[in-house]
Amino acid sequence: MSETKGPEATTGESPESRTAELRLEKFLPYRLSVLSNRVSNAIAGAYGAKFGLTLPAWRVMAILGRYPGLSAAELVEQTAMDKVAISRAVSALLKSEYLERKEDQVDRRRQMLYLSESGKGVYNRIVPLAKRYENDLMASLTEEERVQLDVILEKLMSRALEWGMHGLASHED
Amino acid sequence: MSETKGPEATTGESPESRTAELRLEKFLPYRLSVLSNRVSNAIAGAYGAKFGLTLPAWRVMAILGRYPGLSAAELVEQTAMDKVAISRAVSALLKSEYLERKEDQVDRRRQMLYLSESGKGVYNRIVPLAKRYENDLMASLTEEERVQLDVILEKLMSRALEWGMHGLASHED
DNA sequence: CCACACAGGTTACATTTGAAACCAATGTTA
DNA sequence: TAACATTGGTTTCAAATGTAACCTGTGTGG
Repeated sequence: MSETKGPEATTGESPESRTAELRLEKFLPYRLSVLSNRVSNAIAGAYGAKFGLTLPAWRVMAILGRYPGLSAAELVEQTAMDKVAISRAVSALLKSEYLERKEDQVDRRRQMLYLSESGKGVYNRIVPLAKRYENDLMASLTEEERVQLDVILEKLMSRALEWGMHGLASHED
Repeated sequence: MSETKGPEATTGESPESRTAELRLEKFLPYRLSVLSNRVSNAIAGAYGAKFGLTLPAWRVMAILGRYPGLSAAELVEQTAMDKVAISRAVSALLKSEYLERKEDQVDRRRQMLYLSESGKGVYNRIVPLAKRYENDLMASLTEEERVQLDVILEKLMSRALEWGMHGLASHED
């Protein structure tokens, strides 16, 4: 079959010999990273060009479009982005008038965030664009595969999440 | 069927009403990005701490471990990283003596790259580490799902690749 | 009421990253 | 063999990102 030519093909060395081997093209973390970058860049390029939005800014809008009135801290939870990224995205969006904020009267540190009218306008135009990209990707899969993918991503995600909490059990060699 | 509560659940507005809606948590590009970042950061952290390698540097080593003698340009093809990233990774690795380079006598612009002895040492210790992470992730999937994932990633990747070439057919609204 | 620890956000600084200009060396055309 | 386009690779500069320090404003213990 289409075995990509590898070192051992010419040396005859077995894959489990003393020498470690890694096929990057089949290495999951690598594949995820490449795929994710390609996809994100393509989409970010599209609305970046049209609306002058950065990817983090767009994410903030995406969340606020569905959950108006969230605070920055809550955005952090929802988006898995960090404090600073959110803060910067928000202040950019305030400057471009896509967002408005209201102080929470009971806790004066807290700022509630909303899409402005023009923000909603942009939101309503980007969402379909974003969906077109996603649909186009998904169109390359069968209905079955789309379901499988959902399940798989969920599992991988929750596994990876656990690393964040207690690292990978190390063999300490 | 486990519809996560969304705005329309409370408003009774239909998903296909005038107002666009996007569920970020289910939006493929977003999920890929979050998963990929978590995974990459976890792993990069691990060997970054132990061997002082950046992620791009590690990728370069990963490739050269299997395909010694490649040039920077060829690394670009293999890794989907760009010229500059490769150039920097390589010069860092030369400085830390994990890499050696030989001028190609027939084309004197071209540099052939090899892992040094100590580079090979590092490589041989990182590969198992990397594999442990991957295995740990994969362990959360059934054997079937692993196969499915492989197929799906391949499809998504080739779709995304086409965007790079002739963009997404735009409706120009 | 006065410390003190803590949560929400922002700012400052250092690093990383990417785009474009750049410097060879090579190939090509005439 | 003189021009010119091309390719391998590096450098430069600006923008994006992450970390840690920092300023509020809130809660809590004494």
